Amino acid sequence: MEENTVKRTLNFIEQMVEKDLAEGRNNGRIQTRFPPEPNGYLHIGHAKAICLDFGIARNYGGICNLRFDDTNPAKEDVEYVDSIQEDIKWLGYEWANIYYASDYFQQLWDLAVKLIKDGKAYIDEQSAETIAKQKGTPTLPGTESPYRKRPVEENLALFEKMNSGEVEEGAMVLRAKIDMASPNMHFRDPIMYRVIKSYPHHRTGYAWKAYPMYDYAHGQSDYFEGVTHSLCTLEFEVHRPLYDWFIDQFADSDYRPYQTEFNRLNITYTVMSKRKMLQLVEEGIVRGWDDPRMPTICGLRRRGYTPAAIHNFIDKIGYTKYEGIIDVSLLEHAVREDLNANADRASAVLNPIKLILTNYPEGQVEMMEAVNNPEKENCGSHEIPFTKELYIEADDFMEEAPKKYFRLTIGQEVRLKNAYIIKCTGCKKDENGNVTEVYAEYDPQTKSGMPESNRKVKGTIHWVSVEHSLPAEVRLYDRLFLAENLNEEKDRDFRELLNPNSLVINTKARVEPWLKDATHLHNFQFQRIGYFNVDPDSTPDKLVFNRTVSLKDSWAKEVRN
RNA sequence: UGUCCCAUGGUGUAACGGUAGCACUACAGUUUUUGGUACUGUCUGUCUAGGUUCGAAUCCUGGUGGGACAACCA
Repeated sequence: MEENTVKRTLNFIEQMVEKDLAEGRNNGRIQTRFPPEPNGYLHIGHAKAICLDFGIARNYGGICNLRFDDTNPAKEDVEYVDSIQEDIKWLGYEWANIYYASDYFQQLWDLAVKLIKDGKAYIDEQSAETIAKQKGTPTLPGTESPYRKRPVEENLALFEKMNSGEVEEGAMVLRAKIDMASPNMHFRDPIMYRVIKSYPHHRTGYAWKAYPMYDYAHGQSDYFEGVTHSLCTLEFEVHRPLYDWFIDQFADSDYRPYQTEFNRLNITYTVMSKRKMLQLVEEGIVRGWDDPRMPTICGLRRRGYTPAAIHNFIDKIGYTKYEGIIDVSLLEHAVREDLNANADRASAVLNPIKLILTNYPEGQVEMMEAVNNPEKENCGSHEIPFTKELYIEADDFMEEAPKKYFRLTIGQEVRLKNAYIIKCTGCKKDENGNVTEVYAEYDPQTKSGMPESNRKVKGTIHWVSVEHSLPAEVRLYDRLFLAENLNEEKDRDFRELLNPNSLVINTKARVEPWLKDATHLHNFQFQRIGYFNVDPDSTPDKLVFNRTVSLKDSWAKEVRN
């Protein structure tokens, strides 16, 4: 055997970390953080950031903390705090510590006071519109606020009032005094604090009325915690100079955090915007954040995706400095790769038609052995009852078959998976010409394992016993979105692009009795149909299966032939 | 008439001055108790024009193209 040393090339962030380690930056310490705002559920895009933040810490002997960036009570909720923790754990990561930006409100306040005393921040009483107007545009410099030269003592007094409740929302803000003519818009006296009184903070209630803004709070939070590598997505690139500016104002040691940006995940046919996902949930277009059509972690989980599959996917896509759009087929491939290796095989007939073996003894039941997973060693097997009357897929029989049809047709032989070779003798039709029953004769010498069973037949089909099989509901999920790239559809209502067939519920399905005992974390491959898991709402009396992903191309090819 | 970031097959990435490689997709073929899986093969790429160099995807310059920035969001 050859040595199994698949050396993955390091991404640019890993290279940077190794360089920092070699040069002893920040005393060779590695510390990252995953900093979600608790204003929605985590989705597959967050998984990319999570794998990076936690992965870097894990691989380089550092630590990664979970920090909730909860500086805007108007949008945040404990529901999200809980789900975020659950999803990170499900992905297989543990944070060293759990922090909240709201834990730093006092420290941030004190530093803001220091900045005011240094003459580097002032209270502006203009309206939001006026301030926006004075900011200028990316190509035109801004103009200075008339309040910019307000005396320090007055600034301090007003800052206190901002937090005491005496000041109405929108009446005043604290701004850093930097440069209204800077080519970087973020340097044009950025807002550090605003007043929010009408929403309680999910942790501090109404204790604070003045809340810090992201640009001020984020870098300082990193600094307070000792973060060495502050990894975020590309859209924060232009914020980095400001991040550094704030650090420069307060850093009092050799240590400092550094921000590095990487590309956000985009997937074809998939919406990754929290705002749009919230809309889908609130308007009842989906059944909730964990609807299996959602790209949320919990939606993917409910659909039967495994953590291994998601890691598999993240490993394939890479981290770069430019935006791209990943083909959803890469995600589906990553899932199939894991499921093919680990999911048990089971028999289910989605669209049943009766097959009667005319020469099989009435009332006889044979237990046929089915290997749980032919791709996996020592995974065991189970038995499926075989009888005279079976259900097969309606699609698996054709009275007049085209040349490349490999399944059941009159006069031809086919194998019943795990059982006998049969020869089709005829069928019965109703007054409309629809086939209602198919007849065949079985060859007793061809049971799986018998010497005669090696005979070549053109196809193999799956089946379940009429008497023993169980009714089940099968939910076939498809892509929710049709647009190739929703970013290009900004001005259009994205709901127009929803795929109306994204969920097809099939209640005719019949499954083998073994599946009654299936736990809902279990994944199955239904023969030639796809990978399924048991829906959490499933009960022993009502079996419900969700399709994780279909088998590669099988139906499409069939249609072509 | 700005600042910052970026540009490798259809898609996603690697090559760190020395043979443009990998994966996905698509299309063929082999194996197969499902047309799945596995394996093999084929197609397709360094945005452009200069420069430096024995040698450039890589370094430099100019174009072109894309993205981010004008929330009291993060």
